[in-house]
Amino acid sequence: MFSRSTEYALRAVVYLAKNSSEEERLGIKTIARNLGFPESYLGKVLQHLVRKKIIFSSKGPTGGFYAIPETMEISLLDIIDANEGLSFFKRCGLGLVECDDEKPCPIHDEYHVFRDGLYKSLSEKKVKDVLDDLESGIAFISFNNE
Amino acid sequence: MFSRSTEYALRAVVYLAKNSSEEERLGIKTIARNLGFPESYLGKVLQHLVRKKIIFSSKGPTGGFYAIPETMEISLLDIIDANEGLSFFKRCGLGLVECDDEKPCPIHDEYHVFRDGLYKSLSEKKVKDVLDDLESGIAFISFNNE
DNA sequence: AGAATAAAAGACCTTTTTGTCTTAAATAGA
DNA sequence: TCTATTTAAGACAAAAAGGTCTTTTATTCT
Repeated sequence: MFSRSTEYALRAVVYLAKNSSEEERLGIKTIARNLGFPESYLGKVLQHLVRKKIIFSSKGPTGGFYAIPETMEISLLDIIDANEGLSFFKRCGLGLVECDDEKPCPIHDEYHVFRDGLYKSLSEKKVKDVLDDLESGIAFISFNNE
Repeated sequence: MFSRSTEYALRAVVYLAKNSSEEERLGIKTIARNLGFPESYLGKVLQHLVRKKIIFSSKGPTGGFYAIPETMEISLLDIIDANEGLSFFKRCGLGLVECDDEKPCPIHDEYHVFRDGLYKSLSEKKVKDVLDDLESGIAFISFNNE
């Protein structure tokens, strides 16, 4: 549904929110190894997130990527938006250009329920909520180091 | 959400169900022109649907593609399945490999509700239902010749 | 049988996405 | 200041999806 880049971004942000801070930065090697993602490609994805100010980075020894307290307030939808935009949530389910409430396609209503419901869930679910869920054992994301 | 091939297939099947029969076959040129799809590529998509027995074809003069009465009973999900399989309806919303009811990802429940709802809608919506909706003006799909 | 016509099949090209590699820029610490 | 280290940037390569073109095969009609 979402691009691979977006999946990498979602998991990396959660990982950084959980395991990093401005004082404890994580190098790309560590992150890539623990998440099982290709190192260079993940680097690009993280650079992009830095430009969007969703995470931060610093160069040189002791440098690395890190999350800040504000990162906790970012929603999963924000992360998706930063990577591939929100066109998924605007497009017709059948790919029709001419499809709106006036001239709905044959699956318009059903699709809207799916798409808008997902949109709402993703916009309400913040990074901190995800961490809470992981912490309390309600949800799971497997990292290689656990 | 679905691949372009699948979108072409969905619209082409509906078009054929509406405008063709074993006696009134439509050539690929006509279909591609009226739907605004690239001719050769649509040809491949239709060939694939023929192999899956969702539509039919015959060669030579007077030949072409056509739907039969049974085509009306095909669901939109069947058409999607014939083109790209149903992995969309099985995959985790975040792309996690380890995600099931035992070890749900952070958006597992919300995602399931919407995805399964869409699955149900698509599996219940048959080609004939789509034609009924178009006929009665409840839904719209614009073809170039209308 | 021969010619015309239409789908079938497959080689081939283009674009997008994903992934790799090399070089440059920044920074900490000796 | 020099070196080591780490991200930034961008060229480049590989794979997948989308799209085109040519040849083959089947069929109709004369």
